[in-house]
Amino acid sequence: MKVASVLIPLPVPEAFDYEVPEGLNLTRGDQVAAPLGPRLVRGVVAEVFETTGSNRRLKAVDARLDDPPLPPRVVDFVEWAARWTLSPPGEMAATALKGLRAPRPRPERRVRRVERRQPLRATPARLAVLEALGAQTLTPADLARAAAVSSGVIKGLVDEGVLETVEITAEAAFDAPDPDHAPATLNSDQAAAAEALSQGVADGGFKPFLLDGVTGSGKTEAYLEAIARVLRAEPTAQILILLPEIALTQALIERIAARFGAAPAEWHSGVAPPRRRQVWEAVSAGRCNIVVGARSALFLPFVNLRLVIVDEEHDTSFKQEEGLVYHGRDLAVARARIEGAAVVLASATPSLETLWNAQQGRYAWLKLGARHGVAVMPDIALLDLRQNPPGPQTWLSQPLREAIGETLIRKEQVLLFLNRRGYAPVVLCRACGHRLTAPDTDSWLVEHRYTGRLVCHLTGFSMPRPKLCPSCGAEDSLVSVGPGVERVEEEVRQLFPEARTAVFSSDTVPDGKSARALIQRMTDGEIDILVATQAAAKGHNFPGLTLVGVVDADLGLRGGDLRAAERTYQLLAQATGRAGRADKPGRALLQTWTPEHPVLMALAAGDRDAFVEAEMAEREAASLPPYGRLAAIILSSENAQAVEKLSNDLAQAIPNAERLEVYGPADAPLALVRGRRRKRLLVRADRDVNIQAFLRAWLSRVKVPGSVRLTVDVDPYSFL
DNA sequence: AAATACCCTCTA
DNA sequence: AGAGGGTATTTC
Repeated sequence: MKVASVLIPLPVPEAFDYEVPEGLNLTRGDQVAAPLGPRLVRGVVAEVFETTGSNRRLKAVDARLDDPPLPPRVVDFVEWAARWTLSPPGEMAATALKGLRAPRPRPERRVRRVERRQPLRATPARLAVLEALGAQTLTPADLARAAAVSSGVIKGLVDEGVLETVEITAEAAFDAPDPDHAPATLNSDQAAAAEALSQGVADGGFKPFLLDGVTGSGKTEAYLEAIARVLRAEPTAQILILLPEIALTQALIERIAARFGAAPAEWHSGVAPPRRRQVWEAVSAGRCNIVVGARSALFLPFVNLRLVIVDEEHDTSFKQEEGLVYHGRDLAVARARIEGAAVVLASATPSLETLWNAQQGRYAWLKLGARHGVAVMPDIALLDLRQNPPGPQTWLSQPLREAIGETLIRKEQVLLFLNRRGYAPVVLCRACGHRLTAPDTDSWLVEHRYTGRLVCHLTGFSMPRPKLCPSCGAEDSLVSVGPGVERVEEEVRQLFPEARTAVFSSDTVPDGKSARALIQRMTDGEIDILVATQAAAKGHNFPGLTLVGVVDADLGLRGGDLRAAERTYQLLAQATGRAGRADKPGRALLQTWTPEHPVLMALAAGDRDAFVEAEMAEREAASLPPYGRLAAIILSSENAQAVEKLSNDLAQAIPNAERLEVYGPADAPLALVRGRRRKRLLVRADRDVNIQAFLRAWLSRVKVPGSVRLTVDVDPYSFL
């Protein structure tokens, strides 16, 4: 008997076995309809094997589906990713099928001329239609617009038989990129990097690279040139470019379209489902060469993937925290390894993990020098707030105010950076000290003045600002504590009432379109002072910007988690890198209460190596990543006792292991979210310990009741 | 995820 | 006993 093990889109730990009916020829990667209880579900064949008998009566596969099979290497990748993250393999497979949920787009109806048929009555409107149409085949709507008539005229011509309708099943066209469309002029570093990358692809096999260059050094041009060379050598090659955020895709798509004369395919959650289906099918058929996407694009069914580029590889947005927990950058490297492709991790401030891999020689290290086309990095200085404390309820110190004033006089632009949305991060009661939180949740409510509401950034809960303290009932006792971007803007408007001021945060620019509009206004010099969260710290080039003020450089350092220093360094380096990209020199001023902090000293000195060396030494001393490995287990439930019980059971069941420690269980820092009690356990292991095997052995020893959600986070980035 | 098996209370 | 409802379990 032939048996197929099938990956089913369910949170079950393994593939399900089905009998293969006589005459059905199945192979790994095929999509099938499989009976599950009383219904049929879509599944992916992981394996087909011959067996003499089974101790369980198997149901039979219902049918093979028409949809294209997953390439076997995608199945390899899905299985590997599921093992690595301890996720259900069927759910991992389901993410590879996400593009198939929408139906194929409906065939489009168009009209064209029927030869030699003339209208019975040749009105001016009808003649205009025939004139505009000529020999083309157009949609009725387009034709009506072109001829400036209403759709009734066209319908009349169709009814009379002068025009005929045809159904066009548009197989979405993905124009082939032309490597020689508009080549850029590269400096020697860029040319060398492009040569090394394309050579790596030409050599074949898995080749990881770190493309390391400061903001403005031209990383994008370098990898676009590498893509051009790869396509010149092999026109069927497929290339995947991953970006940390959807907001960055549009700019890159435009650059690629300009460089290659053809727009790449776009893949992320914002792409409409029918379009996603087109992209999925085109990628699967090899009809699409370049895909720009978010981390889920890793699961696309490429058939000839030669090069994967992870841009802004240090960005923690690559870590998916909800649902399947995985790191896009790490899986990108795994996908490339499985495909035998090259992978490029590009950043001005690479993650310590990646730098470590480069130092160890695992990744080829390509360095880009001086800023492309411009001379100097911004001059970075620390403003010691102990010397120049801002007045009460203000946040900009005197030296920063003066610098802003000078910049405005020179008709140049200012970016004030504060990575905090809203008006005030905390609202508390002066009478009783109560801090307002969302219901059944441990995180503070953030005041937003634009909307006049208090918002929980964790759960999305919001409410109007109350008159009375919800705890003690005191009237008018609530005070807003600390600054957010809105409050800094308020201060700026008071100080510089004549300056044109705007706020850039996910609240003021909720979507890509409004973000582009605001960025355009800034680029065109229509804004003098932009107050921004990290939403604006990434990847934009403002030629008139010469002063970056960091309102609270200490902000990220207080968190105290493993990557606090690294993240702060990266964020501030990106933010200060915005200044002076054109011909004018830029400078950055960082307000801090702790100017002696090594992270800030390294930033001020522009000395990335010093920062990396110091931080690496700390990580090594504590055997933390990249010198060790971490995994977190998070338990949550509305039933506090059930969480308590399971965390005790887990603590009792820890397997013996060398060079590995388990910390906890402890209350998670956010111990209560949406009424759910949360506990955490943390595992630290040496690099050579198989932490996944340990976790599997451990978790197999306990029974997880249905009321408790257990999440495994291998290589955690969030410590909440 | 979705169907169903199970288990309780309430009603007649 | 059977309906109604909420929760736990199973799905190859």
